[in-house]
Amino acid sequence: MAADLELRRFMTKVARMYYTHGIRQIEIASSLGISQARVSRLLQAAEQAKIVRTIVVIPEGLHAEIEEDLQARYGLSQVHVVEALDPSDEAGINRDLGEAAALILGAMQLSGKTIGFTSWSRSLRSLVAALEPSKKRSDATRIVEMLGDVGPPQLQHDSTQSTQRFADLVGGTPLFIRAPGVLSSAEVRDAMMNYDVHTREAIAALDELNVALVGIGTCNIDAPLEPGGNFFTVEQFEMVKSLGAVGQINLRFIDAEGIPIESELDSLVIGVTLAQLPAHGGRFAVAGGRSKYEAVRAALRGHWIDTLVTDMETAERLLRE
Amino acid sequence: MAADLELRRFMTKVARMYYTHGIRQIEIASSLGISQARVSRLLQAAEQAKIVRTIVVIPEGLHAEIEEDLQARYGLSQVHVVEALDPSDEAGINRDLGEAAALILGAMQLSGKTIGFTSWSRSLRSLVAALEPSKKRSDATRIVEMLGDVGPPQLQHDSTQSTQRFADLVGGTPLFIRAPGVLSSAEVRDAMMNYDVHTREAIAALDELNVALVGIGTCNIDAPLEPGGNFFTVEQFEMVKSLGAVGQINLRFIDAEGIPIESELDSLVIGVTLAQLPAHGGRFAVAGGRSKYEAVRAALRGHWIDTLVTDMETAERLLRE
DNA sequence: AACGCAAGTGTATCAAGATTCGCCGCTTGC
DNA sequence: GCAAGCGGCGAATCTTGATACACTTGCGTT
Repeated sequence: MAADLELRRFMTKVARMYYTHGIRQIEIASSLGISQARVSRLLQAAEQAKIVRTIVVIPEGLHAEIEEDLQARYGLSQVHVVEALDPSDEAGINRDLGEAAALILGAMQLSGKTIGFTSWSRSLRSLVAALEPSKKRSDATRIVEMLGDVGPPQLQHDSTQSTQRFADLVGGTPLFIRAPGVLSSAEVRDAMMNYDVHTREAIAALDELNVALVGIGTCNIDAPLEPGGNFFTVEQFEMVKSLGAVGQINLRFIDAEGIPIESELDSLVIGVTLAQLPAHGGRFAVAGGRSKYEAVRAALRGHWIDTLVTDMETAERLLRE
Repeated sequence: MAADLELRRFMTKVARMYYTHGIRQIEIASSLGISQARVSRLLQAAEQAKIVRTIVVIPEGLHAEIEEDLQARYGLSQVHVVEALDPSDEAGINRDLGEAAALILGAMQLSGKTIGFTSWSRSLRSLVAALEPSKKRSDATRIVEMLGDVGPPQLQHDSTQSTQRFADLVGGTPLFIRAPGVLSSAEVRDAMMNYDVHTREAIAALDELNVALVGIGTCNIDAPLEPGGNFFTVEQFEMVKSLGAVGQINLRFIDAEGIPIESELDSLVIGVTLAQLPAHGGRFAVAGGRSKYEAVRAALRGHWIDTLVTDMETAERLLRE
């Protein structure tokens, strides 16, 4: 314990000498009476311990032109385009997008706001993974889950943790929806919505969202949204597709023009409705990759999004097609 | 211009590959069809261009014990102790303190506040140098100079720039005091205070400070406070010293117990008075080094400070003596 | 008490990255 | 139109930092 603290001090000292003052490892070593190897190891440890952080800032307006074009075309208030290393590697894209989004979010004023979040989106989970802690705590800040549980129990745990971590990092209080995201009937859903105090609180907060980090999804079943008792069946997906659905925002389906598709599926979902999304400037989406293109375009056309973080390829297609 | 943008994109791309994805320089080189040397140079350039930032975070509570002791002893609300590399190198200490203070300030909620600032303090100028831009703009945030000009014209330019830069970085509007800091008589001072519109505005804002980044100084003349028409003379310094002065806060003198020393010098200064300092939690000082010890202790005893960033040696002496 | 094991350190060595040097292509001035 | 100058690039080289290996030390076990 005390040794641990001493070690942290030492790491910090060495890290400051190396990074801040630019002193060579050998010089640090000799001035502290240790070996160069130890200095190297201490620096590694310091990096591990997050004492040293190396971040790559994406300069404002790097892709100014394409971003402005997108803003103009879809009436967005903010667009960020990230260059993906490999446009076909969806997992990689999500990591990159999450990281970029984390930086942007870090610069946003969130304290005191009610923030809708859903950890059923891979890119949003990447965002949480990349987010850096901010010291600004505020109990008035609320992080509300916008969708009930979906998928196997293991994932549910991940999800809860993700929300919790997100709340910790932005310094707010999490409100969980402790109920399945999709139920077998409207009656069961209504019962579940009122079952748990915390869930009721969260659901109530959905009417007061200031910012929503929405997940945009396709109409195909893919991880982590795997088939299960608390998710739509293949048949249900086929049904909404036949009604014209090309994507969904937190499991609310929309067609290619972004117009909501009303169906009985709506009444099976415990989660935010499109009408509940915050009014303006607070609809934040992180989505990219080839598979999501149709869904993203639909979401933009329907103006369900006003701040978008996406990859270069998607951005270009959104302008071209 | 366009080439510059392209270069920045390229630097960002390479930087992301290297730092974020951890790819070796040679691999980056071959995958982009350039030489390893160029990758190295691009990375250097990216660092230069602040696209890559490596920061050493001083972990919370590294020196928890000593900080808590200081808090308790002097009724401070926040203390940060920084380990100085060389306790006798005052310039180095100031850089270190400035850097630490910049990190702390970066985590503070400043938007909408009226912030008093003075660039006649070396440590505060170091702070500005180390501060990183925050995107959070707010026109309601005001940065007010707390002291008129002091020293030769060259320094005055630096000072203005420092204030301007500080305002830019925290996203606020600067209010300058365009008048000498010290005048030859009370009459001249009163005339100067009303001479310029901007100055009047700034002076008025001093009554509404939410946060003050105060400068703590000794009673000796040293750079940048060199003798000049707009500064106290050696005789004046000797005079207040004979009245018991051991230090000054923005040129307001205090004795060893922190009690203000009233003298005719007060009426010669254009700047914030001790009474105008914000009520609680907003008196932020960055000061350390052997020479300033007496002054810091006096400031603490008088409770003119409630948030302190200082060096280890000073911290220890403050507890010991 | 002796042994075995794990954690941590230093030495020597190896790999990675920085730098030097010379080449090439472009601009600029005569 | 040509030579001089300049800037940027890559190959080779050198420096710096990472790592493998061996050794010590401290602690728990037999």
